[in-house]
Amino acid sequence: MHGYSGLNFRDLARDVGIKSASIHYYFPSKADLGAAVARRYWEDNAAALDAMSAEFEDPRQCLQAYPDRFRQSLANENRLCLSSFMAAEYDDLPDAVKAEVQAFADVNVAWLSKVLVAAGVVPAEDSEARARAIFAAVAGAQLIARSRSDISLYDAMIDSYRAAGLFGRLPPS
Amino acid sequence: MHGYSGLNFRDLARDVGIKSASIHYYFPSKADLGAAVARRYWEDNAAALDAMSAEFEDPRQCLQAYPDRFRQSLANENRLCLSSFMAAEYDDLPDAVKAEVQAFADVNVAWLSKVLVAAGVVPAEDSEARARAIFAAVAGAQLIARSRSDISLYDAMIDSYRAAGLFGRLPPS
DNA sequence: ACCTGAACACCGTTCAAGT
DNA sequence: ACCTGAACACCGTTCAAGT
Repeated sequence: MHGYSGLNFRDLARDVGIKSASIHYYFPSKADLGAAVARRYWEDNAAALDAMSAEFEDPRQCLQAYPDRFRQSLANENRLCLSSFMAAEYDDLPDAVKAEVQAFADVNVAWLSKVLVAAGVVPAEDSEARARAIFAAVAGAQLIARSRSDISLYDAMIDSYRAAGLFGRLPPS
Repeated sequence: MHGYSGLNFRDLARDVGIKSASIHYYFPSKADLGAAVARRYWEDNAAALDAMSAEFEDPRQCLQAYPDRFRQSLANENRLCLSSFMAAEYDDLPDAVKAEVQAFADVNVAWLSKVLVAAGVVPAEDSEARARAIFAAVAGAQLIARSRSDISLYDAMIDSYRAAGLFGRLPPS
């Protein structure tokens, strides 16, 4: 049950103890169901990012911790992963689902952008571009590691990003 | 027709002027069909990378040109994009298809690894990790830009990667 | 307001039957 | 060797009918 086409009215109905036709009362179409799942996902993620901002006073700690969220949904495999929604046959996704997937990206980019400026990694005018680049890189790493079922690959890629300076360069020693 | 579940026996049969049941003579299951498509894709890609190695004597030119391939399949939207296969419900993909998707990643990582060493970007022992990180980052950028149908986002993310030093740092001026 | 069974068009797959 | 029609179980969706 990891992607949009993995969503299944009849299985879901069985889990919930109801007939599949009844689900259409709450979610008229599969698009509505998928959008609701995606929305719930990015809302949870937005809350987690806010919590991180509140927990760490140093924005560099936020940057350090950011990849952990993606790592977690990699660790518990049964968890749906929005990057999945994002990728395959994105064109075929209903517009309502696309909108929620983009909201997920927007939340991440906005949060990263703010943190990058606060940490002095990039000037404000470059922060959104860098934020989007980081989001794409981390999502890509999650994807690749997922396809190998090897979380150590994820860690190695994140390390490479850091070493290359994607999250900001170390102060000269 | 961008992803695995977009593949369709009946449509394909109509395009080819045959009945859908007949396709099972050549591809017994959808897994065989999907694997054949994915294999063809990464073989073409491998040939293109070889051509790039042959065309440019300077490995830094190879690094400069590498993102162009992903940009191209972003430009002509009708083209199938293996990153799509890779992502959504990857777990649900038949093993035969998974194997071809991984071969695509392997080809890219091996090529990048060689080029990175030749260009002196990283020491040999770090080259595979960096290569995989670059591949993931570029694939992720393609994915995000694709979801926005905005190729300028792709260019901006690649620029950010370069500015951050992911492809190697500029010699001190 | 909430649920159901039955039907519909779609899908991948199988198979006996054709040439 | 290659193709076909017909059937199967699955899917999302609709709808008249139940409480």
